[in-house]
Amino acid sequence: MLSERRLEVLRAIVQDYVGTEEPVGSKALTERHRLGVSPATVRNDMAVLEDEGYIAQPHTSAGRIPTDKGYRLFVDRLAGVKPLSTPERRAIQNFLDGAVDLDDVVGRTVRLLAQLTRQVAVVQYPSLTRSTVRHVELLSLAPARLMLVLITDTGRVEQRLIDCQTPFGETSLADLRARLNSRVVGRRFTDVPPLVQDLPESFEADDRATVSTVLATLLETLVEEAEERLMIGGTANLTRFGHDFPLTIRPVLEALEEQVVLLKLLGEASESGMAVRIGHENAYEGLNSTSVVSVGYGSGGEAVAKLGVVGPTRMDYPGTMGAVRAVARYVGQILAES
Amino acid sequence: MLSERRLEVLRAIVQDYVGTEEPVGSKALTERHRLGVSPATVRNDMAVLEDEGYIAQPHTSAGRIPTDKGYRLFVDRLAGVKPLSTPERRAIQNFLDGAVDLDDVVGRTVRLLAQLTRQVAVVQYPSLTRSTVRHVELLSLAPARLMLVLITDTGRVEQRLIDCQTPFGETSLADLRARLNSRVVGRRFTDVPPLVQDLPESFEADDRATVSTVLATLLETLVEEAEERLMIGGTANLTRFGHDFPLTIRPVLEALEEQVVLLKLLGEASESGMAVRIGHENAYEGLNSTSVVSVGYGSGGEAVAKLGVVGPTRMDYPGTMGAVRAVARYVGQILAES
DNA sequence: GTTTGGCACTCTGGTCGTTCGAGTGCCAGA
DNA sequence: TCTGGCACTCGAACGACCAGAGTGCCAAAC
Repeated sequence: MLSERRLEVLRAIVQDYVGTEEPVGSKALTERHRLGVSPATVRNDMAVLEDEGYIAQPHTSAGRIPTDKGYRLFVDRLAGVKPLSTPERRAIQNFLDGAVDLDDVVGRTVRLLAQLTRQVAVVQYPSLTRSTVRHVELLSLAPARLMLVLITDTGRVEQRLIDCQTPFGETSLADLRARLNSRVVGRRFTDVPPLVQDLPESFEADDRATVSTVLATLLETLVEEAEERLMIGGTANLTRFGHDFPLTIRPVLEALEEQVVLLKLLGEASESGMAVRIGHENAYEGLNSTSVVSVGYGSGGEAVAKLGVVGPTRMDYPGTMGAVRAVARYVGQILAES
Repeated sequence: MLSERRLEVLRAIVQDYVGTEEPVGSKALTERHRLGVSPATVRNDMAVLEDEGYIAQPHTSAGRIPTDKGYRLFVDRLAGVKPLSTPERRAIQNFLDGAVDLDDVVGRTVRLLAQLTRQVAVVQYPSLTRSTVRHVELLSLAPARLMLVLITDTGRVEQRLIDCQTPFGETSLADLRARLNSRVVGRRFTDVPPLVQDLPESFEADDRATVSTVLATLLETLVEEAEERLMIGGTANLTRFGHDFPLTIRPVLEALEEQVVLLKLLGEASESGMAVRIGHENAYEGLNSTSVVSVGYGSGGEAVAKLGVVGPTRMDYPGTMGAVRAVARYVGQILAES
């Protein structure tokens, strides 16, 4: 177990390193923080911290920098979440309030988050599987061609084309549309399948095949579109990464283009709490020198999607976590209102 | 007027510089290209080319590099468009053929273009103003709340919520829907306004206000959504930019996040022909050391949107232009089929 | 036992010169 | 008009050197 003072030393190291981006030595530490002990003592503490793997030195006779393990301890035990200032909060609210539709909400959120944290922001669109149905629409585009439109409570719209074997009359169409809506409107997507299972039976034999096709398409949409969309922004902040650019930045840019990777990253955020993945804790290799702070957001009490930021492990964790949490809350509010 | 040989020298310089990324000297030139003259002669030619502003030397006693003006001449008079190889063409076709919907088409196109050119790819979604209407749908979500859904021939879907002052009956709704569709389906978006202008008059007094609101929303959507969407990809290729990273790359990343800037860039592409903007020819300052190659693409003979790539001025113009043109063609085909 | 001051040691980073080589410009001759 | 030759320039690479920051360890003090 590390003594109180050693933890204090670790905290000081993290803070200084995050601020200066340079290895921090014992003397500088005692000067910038009121630790109440001499550099020599700090040196001893640092030696212990290094033995335990919390800090490391890039080379002999350089200061120390925190390791992933050190950041982890810092985040878990030494740092709180720094709440935003009132002006910041007001700015968030004002900015998000101007949004006109879902795309706009997500777009603004991404920009906001990027600006606030000065890092790369990632925002997932509200997921279909967790939302509820606001409306299902069926259109007849051609005699044997239908379009299915799905509208969610979060404002998302998905459409599918359906080719049916036999023409489908306008009356049947209206009928199906009405029945479909009466059964599924207001329901969560995951609850839909059993609710529509028996629908084909109530139609005439001629139409049954088409109805089945429509239902199949609907269910398919629910599943397939669980493949989520997301938006990223603030990539220009990657240039503040460090000195050793190309090598660090390239894999990150690559990762950011891989939706799958990003979704996995965000996916590790727990439903309500905030998740922080530091350096090697990220499964994806290219993100070994980055940390991901993510959290779920939702319109009600429940998370419908996630958002977060990706930045260097050397980041201001309390501030970042504060911003991420605050933004998530406000977005949730906005979604609930609309 | 520059002699034939001097043009040849310029071409050689451009080619070598693009290949090696290093200033090219007279000796190296004569060795790598069969110019049939001695280095001394080439030196004289280079002096002239420099006087005319086509090439420059970073510092005395270094080789020459092409200036923007030099690239311009190269593109205009010295280089053709390099057609893709047959395997490449086949790969494009195969890759694009797998697309399932519009998002997928655009997404695949962006990835393809980025991979082919090894640069940053930008693809604009088929523009609303140039597409035609496939269907207009009106849904009643609540007594005084409607949703307008617009479906284009390119598969794009736009939706708007409408709050109306007075409830709107189902029959009126069906009526409006029918009339609206009979008038605008198959029409180009730009042609729509005059076609629906007189619609309110044919409705009962009670409904007229709502009908007007709906039409206003429709027209508004047409205009507002002319604000186009686009997708970018291949940003990781920015790391291949040059040696002087952070400074060059940062403004580019910033520009890429500004949809407006990007749209303007693409916008300079003429309808059918390819546009190449070199270095300072780009209005946006941050892109002063990049070139943009763009071209329109469309489903019929007509361009519905644009796509292109952004890369260092030091790029392989013939190859890039070839790839951009080829991809645009295939995307056009795909859109026409679906 | 912990803390402290002192001291020797070890690195890295920056600053100079120096050298090396590529490339140029110019000139006189073919 | 082209060519070969030559002197000149300048950046990149190399090595030496120094200064500064930081460490580890030890013996003394608290």
